[in-house]
Amino acid sequence: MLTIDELKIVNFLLDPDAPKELPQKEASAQLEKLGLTKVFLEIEKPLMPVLEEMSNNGILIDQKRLVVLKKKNEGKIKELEKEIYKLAGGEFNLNSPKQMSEVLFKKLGLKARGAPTKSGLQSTKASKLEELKGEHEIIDLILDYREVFKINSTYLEPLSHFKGRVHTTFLQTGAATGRLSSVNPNLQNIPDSVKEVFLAEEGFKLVSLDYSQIELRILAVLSEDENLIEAFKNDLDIHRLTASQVLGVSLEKVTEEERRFAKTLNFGVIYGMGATAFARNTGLKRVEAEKFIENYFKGFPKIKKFQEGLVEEARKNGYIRNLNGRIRWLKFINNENGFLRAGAEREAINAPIQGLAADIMKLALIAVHHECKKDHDVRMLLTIHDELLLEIKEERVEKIAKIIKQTMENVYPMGVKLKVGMSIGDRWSDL
DNA sequence: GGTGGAAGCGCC
DNA sequence: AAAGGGCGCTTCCACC
Repeated sequence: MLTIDELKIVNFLLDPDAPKELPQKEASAQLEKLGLTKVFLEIEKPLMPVLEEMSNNGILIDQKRLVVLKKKNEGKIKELEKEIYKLAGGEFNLNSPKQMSEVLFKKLGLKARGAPTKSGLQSTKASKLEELKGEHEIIDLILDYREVFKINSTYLEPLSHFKGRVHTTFLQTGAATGRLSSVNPNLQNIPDSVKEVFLAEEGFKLVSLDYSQIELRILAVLSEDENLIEAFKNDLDIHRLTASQVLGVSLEKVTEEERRFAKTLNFGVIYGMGATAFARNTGLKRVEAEKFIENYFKGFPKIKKFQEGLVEEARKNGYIRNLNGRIRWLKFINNENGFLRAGAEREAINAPIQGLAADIMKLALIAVHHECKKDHDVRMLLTIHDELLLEIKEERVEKIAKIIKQTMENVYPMGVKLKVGMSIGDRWSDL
């Protein structure tokens, strides 16, 4: 028998976009038929009490510090508003993309690059404004305003209403790849500048344990690319190696800039990025970007094969599975609309990697919880995809953190070892 | 008064 | 035409 919550998760595993949920009996039968019983029984179900406990634990906020930060930000917002109005020659709603677009591109006569959005307006998003930086001094102020306003309205203001500890809710049915999501509030997207308001209780420390390069390690394992596997075995700087491989220069000759390109490329490959996006990101010309990507796949030939295999499998089945059998449905994988189809192909390339990383973290949460649940000196607080945040009694923190680190590293043995970074401090911003 | 899409942006 | 995966939250705005 399944509880209501369990039934929700089963239905989600069967199909996250299904309009209605299957009843108990049918859901269980489908679960078995699709080979998802293991994912449910070994991952999702045992995870439920762990998430509940993390939510109950909550994380402490420093309200005093929060108020100070908030005041400071509100001051900046007022200041920026004034200066922007002056430069714009009048007041308008700074938070309205429509009005912003009109002021910039009509009133001030800045020339927009690129096509308008669906609504017929020129986009004023940050990446577009970046391109206009030199043309008017108002641009920098708008970018600053957006940043400060966002911090205040999305983080500082809502957090200021919590007393003591903040209890998020983790959704097991939040992400199609198997990742968790966090709501009310979302504590998985706290900006660095706000992390200083989260702290450990007196006598405790905050501990962050994060999987290092987990998705690239998974890519190495799944693609069986010897270069990548070897690199991780030797604990090389993976972005430097990529640059050296792609550019055909020795490791020592790689410049910082080249390493940055390679880093973008490494992440891009996981996401199925094309030349356009890569060019946009790096400032390279499109043809240069294409060359870079072509060289990348030459240097890591198995990765290309691996990705092609995923797309092929997805086309055949209408879904892609990760190593544990978790399914990601890809409704558009055979769609005649090229845009939709390309999107589905990128999802097919990404889902097995992101989804396995998510599973590994879930298994780690279960294992760590099993180890620590009776120990009142250890509290599991948050998971931010590849990071686990805990609060541990000061006297024992070093020892316990090391044990948990080991647990995380050994929870899912693969051809490439998982590596976990560890950091200890009083505030989240120290980690 | 509530709702839902867009636009925008924070994180991994 | 656009063309990097996965999320949640705030604001504006059109609409009922």
